[in-house]
Amino acid sequence: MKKRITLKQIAKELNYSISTVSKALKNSPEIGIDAKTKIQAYAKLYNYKPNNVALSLKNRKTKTIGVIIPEMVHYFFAKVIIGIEKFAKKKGYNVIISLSNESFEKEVINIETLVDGQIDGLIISLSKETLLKQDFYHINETIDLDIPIILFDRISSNVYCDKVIIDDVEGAKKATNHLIQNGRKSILLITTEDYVSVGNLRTTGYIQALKENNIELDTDLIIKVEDKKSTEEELHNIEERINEVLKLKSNIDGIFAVNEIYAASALKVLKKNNIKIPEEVGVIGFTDGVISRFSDPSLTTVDQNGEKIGKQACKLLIERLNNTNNIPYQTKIIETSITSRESSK
Amino acid sequence: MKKRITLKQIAKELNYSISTVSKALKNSPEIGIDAKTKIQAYAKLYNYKPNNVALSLKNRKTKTIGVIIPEMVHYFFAKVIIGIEKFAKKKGYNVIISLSNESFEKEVINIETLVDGQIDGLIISLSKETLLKQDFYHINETIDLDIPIILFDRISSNVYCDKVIIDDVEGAKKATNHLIQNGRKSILLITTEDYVSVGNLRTTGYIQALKENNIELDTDLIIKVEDKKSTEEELHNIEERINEVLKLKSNIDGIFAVNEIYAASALKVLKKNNIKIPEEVGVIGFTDGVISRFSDPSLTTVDQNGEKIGKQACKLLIERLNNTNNIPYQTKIIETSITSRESSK
DNA sequence: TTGAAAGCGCTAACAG
DNA sequence: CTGTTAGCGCTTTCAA
Repeated sequence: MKKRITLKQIAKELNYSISTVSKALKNSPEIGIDAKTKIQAYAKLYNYKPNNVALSLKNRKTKTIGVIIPEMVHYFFAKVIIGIEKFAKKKGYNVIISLSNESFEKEVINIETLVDGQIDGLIISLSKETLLKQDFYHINETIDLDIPIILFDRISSNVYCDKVIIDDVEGAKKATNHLIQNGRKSILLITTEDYVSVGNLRTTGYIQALKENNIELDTDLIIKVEDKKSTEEELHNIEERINEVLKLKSNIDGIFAVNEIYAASALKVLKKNNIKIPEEVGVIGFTDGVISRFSDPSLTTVDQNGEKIGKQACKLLIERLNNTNNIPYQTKIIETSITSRESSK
Repeated sequence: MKKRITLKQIAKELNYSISTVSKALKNSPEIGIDAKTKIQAYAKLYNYKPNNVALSLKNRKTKTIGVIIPEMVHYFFAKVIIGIEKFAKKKGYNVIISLSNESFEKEVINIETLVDGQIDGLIISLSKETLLKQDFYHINETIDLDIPIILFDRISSNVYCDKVIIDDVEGAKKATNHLIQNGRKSILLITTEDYVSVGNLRTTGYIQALKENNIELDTDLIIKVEDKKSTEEELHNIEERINEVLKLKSNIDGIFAVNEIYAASALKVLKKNNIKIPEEVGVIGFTDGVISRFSDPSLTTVDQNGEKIGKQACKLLIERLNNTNNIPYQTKIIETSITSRESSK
């Protein structure tokens, strides 16, 4: 093993002081030309690289951004991260990612480990468990420590910081309207329990769209899924419930699912029951992911523009990082758009 | 903003020396009971948390593991990370993830930023570009610095370290045999260019299976895809090529694709040509991902057991971290298994 | 133009 | 039982 060379060693070897070496390596005008060349040559030869830990201990700056997301399998999060990475790279920041696995405890641990020393700022999408507990102490404490946090997608109004979201209500409205404009009248909503903010908001959008189109709300047409983790077992559960409602309400002619897993499940149940898509039932999902693209029929979806979200979040963060004076907190809303595919006509 | 309290401040406030405070907080038996209680109470009151940067500067230990993967959208990588996370958590390690985006340069930068200070060891799946360039200086240099690296899935024999792989040749053989046992004789292989080690090995497995079953190899039945990134455009390209071969060779009755994107593309082309799956053509993919599960027909696949790979990699890493004496490098091979679904009968 | 010294927050050997 | 001191690698002020 070849230990990394330090300033001290260079200094000793070349008979300069540590500070001279340090300055020479930073090309400080204080240092004489030959000292500089000699030191720089030696450093290059031995492949000197400053020890970042020591640097952060001094500067409290790491030029890296931490991202905490609930899980990796969602295409949406992948997209967001691509957006973050692109922007960060342009600005000379590095990105590291941590997973909360939808767990409150893991989220707390992740923040703790990242916060001291590893990162300058954080971009977070809250875990379901955190949303359920409504405990944001770890977030607020971090902000208090002057580590900027940007929340995206899964946010809470009980945290004061910059946020990037899509207009979930509007997106859900668009989706529902899309089905209504296709002549659908009896639209099944597959959503999450209310504590998941996005589920909640999308439900609101659905209800608003119905109201605006003078369609009476039938609460039997709303399936609220308790989704802590999307395990094989739970998937099966969801399908069961969709199946039941489908049996109960034979006049259903549209389905709006608040994510693509639910939408895909709906597709599956529909096909199993030999119901023609989109002729008999039109289906629309939320989140433009791999499943939607590759499903058969391919799924019409509300595209969340994950990459834009990531870019915006990263931009807000870096702005805040460069402005120690207090800019007021902002909430940016990213437009959604409908990606029309085979599952709706 | 509320700055984090330090040992120094506690010491001053309570009129002890810094080292006494340090020891008291670690419950050292050296320290008197009342000093201890007083200090601990004060620390708790002011929510003292040790500064990890300072700690790593001393110990050169961070208790965190870095993972570098080429991209996030692959379900396989997500699975591996789940495996890593689970095992790491059990052992008291934290995990941070970085993306290379299949880029050599990004991989180098990621390693550099992680290596100093952020992590104790690294688990990496090499980027395609790195594999193409065959430049492993950054990896070898890191190992030289005594930062253990475990390579998984996308590895190279030019790097000496622990590795975790599946038996790609064997897996591909299983897949091909699966089709042959279904009575297929003319099997199309959709694979990558040879520099991607996994593609290469799977091609070998395919060829071996044919040989063992006395089926003559027809190189026209092999499509090698140049896949740097799986963009929308490239996907289209792949479909085109499959389509051409299908036209050219009308007797094709089986398709083996070395990943699920290719398999899904094959499905799509087949359906477009009104070819019945699995009656006329059986299809099998590699990697048990979301697409395979949700496609129609659902895809039979070779399951790579990503979670097991992750667990094994993490185990090897932590073992090495705890054993400064040199254990010889190992290469662990994880079993594959066929997950039978609708696309093959 | 160069260097000594202090300090970032913490640990640990050693002294008292 | 408690404190002094040196040191991890680096930057920066101040003095020479």
